[in-house]
Amino acid sequence: MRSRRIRGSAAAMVVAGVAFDGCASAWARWRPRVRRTAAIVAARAPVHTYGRSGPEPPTAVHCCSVPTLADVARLAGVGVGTASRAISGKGYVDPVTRDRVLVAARELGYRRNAAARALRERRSRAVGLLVPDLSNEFYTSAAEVLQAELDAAGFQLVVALTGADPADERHAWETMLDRQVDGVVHVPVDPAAPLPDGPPIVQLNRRSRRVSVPAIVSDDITGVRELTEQVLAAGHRDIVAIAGPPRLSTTRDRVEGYRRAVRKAGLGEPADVGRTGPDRARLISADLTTGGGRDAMHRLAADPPTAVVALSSRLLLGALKACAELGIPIPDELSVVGLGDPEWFAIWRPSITTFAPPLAEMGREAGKAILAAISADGAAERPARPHVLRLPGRLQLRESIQPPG
Amino acid sequence: MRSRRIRGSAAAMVVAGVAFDGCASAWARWRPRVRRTAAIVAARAPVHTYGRSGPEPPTAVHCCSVPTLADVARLAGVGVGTASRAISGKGYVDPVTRDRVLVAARELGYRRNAAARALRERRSRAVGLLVPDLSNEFYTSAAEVLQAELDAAGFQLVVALTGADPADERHAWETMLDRQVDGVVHVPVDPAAPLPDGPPIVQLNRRSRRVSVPAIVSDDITGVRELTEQVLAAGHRDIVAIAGPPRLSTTRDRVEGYRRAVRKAGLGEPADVGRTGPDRARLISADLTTGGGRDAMHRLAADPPTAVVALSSRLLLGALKACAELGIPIPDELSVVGLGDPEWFAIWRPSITTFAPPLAEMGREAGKAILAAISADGAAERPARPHVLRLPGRLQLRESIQPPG
DNA sequence: TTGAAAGCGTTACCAA
DNA sequence: TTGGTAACGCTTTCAA
Repeated sequence: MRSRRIRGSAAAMVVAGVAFDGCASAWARWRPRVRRTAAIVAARAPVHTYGRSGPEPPTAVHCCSVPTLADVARLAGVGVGTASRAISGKGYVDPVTRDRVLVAARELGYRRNAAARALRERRSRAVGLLVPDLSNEFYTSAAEVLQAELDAAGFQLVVALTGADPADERHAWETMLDRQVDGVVHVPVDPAAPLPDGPPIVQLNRRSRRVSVPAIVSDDITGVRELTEQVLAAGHRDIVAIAGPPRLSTTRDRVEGYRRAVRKAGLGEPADVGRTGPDRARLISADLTTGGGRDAMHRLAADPPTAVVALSSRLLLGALKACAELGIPIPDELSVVGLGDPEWFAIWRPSITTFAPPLAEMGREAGKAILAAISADGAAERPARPHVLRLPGRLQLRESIQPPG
Repeated sequence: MRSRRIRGSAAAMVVAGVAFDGCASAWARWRPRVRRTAAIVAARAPVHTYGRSGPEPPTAVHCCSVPTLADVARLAGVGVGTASRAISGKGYVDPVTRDRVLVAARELGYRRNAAARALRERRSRAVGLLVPDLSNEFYTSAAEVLQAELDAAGFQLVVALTGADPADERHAWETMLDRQVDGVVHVPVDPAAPLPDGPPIVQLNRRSRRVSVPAIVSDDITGVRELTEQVLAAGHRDIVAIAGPPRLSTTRDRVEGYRRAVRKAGLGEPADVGRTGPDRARLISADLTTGGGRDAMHRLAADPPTAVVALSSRLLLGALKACAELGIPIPDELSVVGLGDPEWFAIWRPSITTFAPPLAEMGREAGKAILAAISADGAAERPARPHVLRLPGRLQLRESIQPPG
């Protein structure tokens, strides 16, 4: 029903800008969308002698609108089935025929319609990424690699932001499910929220509680332990960790690493800020924001430690801000270490000793994992014991640690 | 042809984990994809007396796989057309009937299939975002708002990375065109590259040359002019701007702002670094990277100015690094101002005076623009004179400027 | 090796 | 107001 015309003209030509009158048909009127640039192509047919009997294939196909497989098939003088096989590369097709189809496709500027393919194949070749925001280097560094990984496999990345609010997160899930993505890479905001049934899910960086989906996380336990050990090795016996909200798995891992280090060093269990005494490892919880870190540091000012372990880059930024406000020189009066490694950490004076999670590898592994889950499909069910992949990060030893006093 | 069964059971139940044998049919076999979680729902029909004659609607619909509109229609006891109208909300449908459909849809957990809709409506309700990378706060800040804007309009954001390489950029375009996105928000990498015919395009931050697509950019001309005026007002008469590659429109705008300020101040035309003399405004071009800024600063060390205008946050970072290496105290010996406003600018000592482009508004306007272009469709052609929307940014006056000497 | 045809789930037309 | 039906463009049988 779509309007196509055979023209005798041999040269390929492209006329841009206006809809071509001859193309008006019942279906052109159906949704009267005038293409911004009507691709009007008259193409010479390849100079073959065709093995098939029947009418000669057209020497030109004139086609408004976006060319379809049928257009290609007509130009190549084959059936749509053959054209499909030639282009997708699966199924038998004579090499000569295939070439003819491929030439025709190129000539018309044919592109397979993703929606039709998705409908027919029951897979969208799209993967959703659910992240709280894009202003966090944690997510974007990983997302960048994830996108590359997916792209290489022919999948596309659809991004939805979950914000800080569980309602936003639910909404983001809705849009993903509506879009029928084949899989979702998920950075949970609310670790207590249930995960929807539907496409395979891989969690990134953080993980939900009581849910059996694979997760790709940084080995913060080891990382923060080693980071804290650096602080302790410099001789500090009065230290504080500023951590995020305990409901996040990342916070728990980081605190656990801190705990292991201070226990081994004989500072006992990390305890709340109130604690006093010569040897002590304290712990303070804050919002994962600059303001949170700043407030925490200000609270500490009354009874300052000799070293601070800020368990996120934003917390560190806030702590540094507070130190500037309070006139506390770093590292002379206070040693400071961080987590994450934004570019400015290395340039800061003093440069910041930190544990850098392997964000790129996390993105890459998340990509591999979700692709594996997608191709496994129903075959590999959500395992009873979810696989948590802990990737080792890197300690960046710089100048922000000095011995106390 | 799809397998659905009527069951007498009244209670809604969901059986998870295994494919339900009774669901095996020709089409279940067709693509033997065992759903990870088969949603098996037996739902009580709403307790209405139906106004229609004919057979009573089923009291339950048993359906494997994802429920379709036909399932909903069957459960509600209406035709698919009616169900479609009820759910989409367009077209006539009796309120009572509509409620029945809606209840049935909820009961089954129905979701409209995006692929089918896209195929039928010839629009994917997806917008592509083509950016060089995601590690740049410029793009991500804008992308975040853009996503929100699109989401509110029922569109989804598909991200592709163009990298730094024109080949990557072409590939990214391919994936977008394949996916048949309804529009593209584009940050050009290669301003000389032609834009593909196809969906409407809005450029963000930078614009291509000789191409008539609308662009949303920061008013860097004004911003950098005012920024430079601040430097000049402090008494500096020997200043240098470190700019990016001249092929980028952003570089040209920023340099233009610099030029206007220095001309008005009687420093003449900005000239290359070689220039000597007491009153001079020099200009140096660098890669838009930390390394580029660092190298530029090192080159300046032989004949240092009293103030540096770094025309990107990365260039500034590099310049700061070089100053640390060279032992140049800021702002005492060298005033430094920047462009962009990553979080650490305000915390740095001295805090960085800078021109902050309106990234959020740019994202929002890009969203509005692409949505407008999409709904206008063919109606509003690419205008002969492309509309460039220059949004004013904000000058952040901080501590990094001191009078010279 | 090929072509014809069914069908993916939806929307929109049209006749009732 | 409603239901039936014909596409949308593609993949995959199935018979030739």
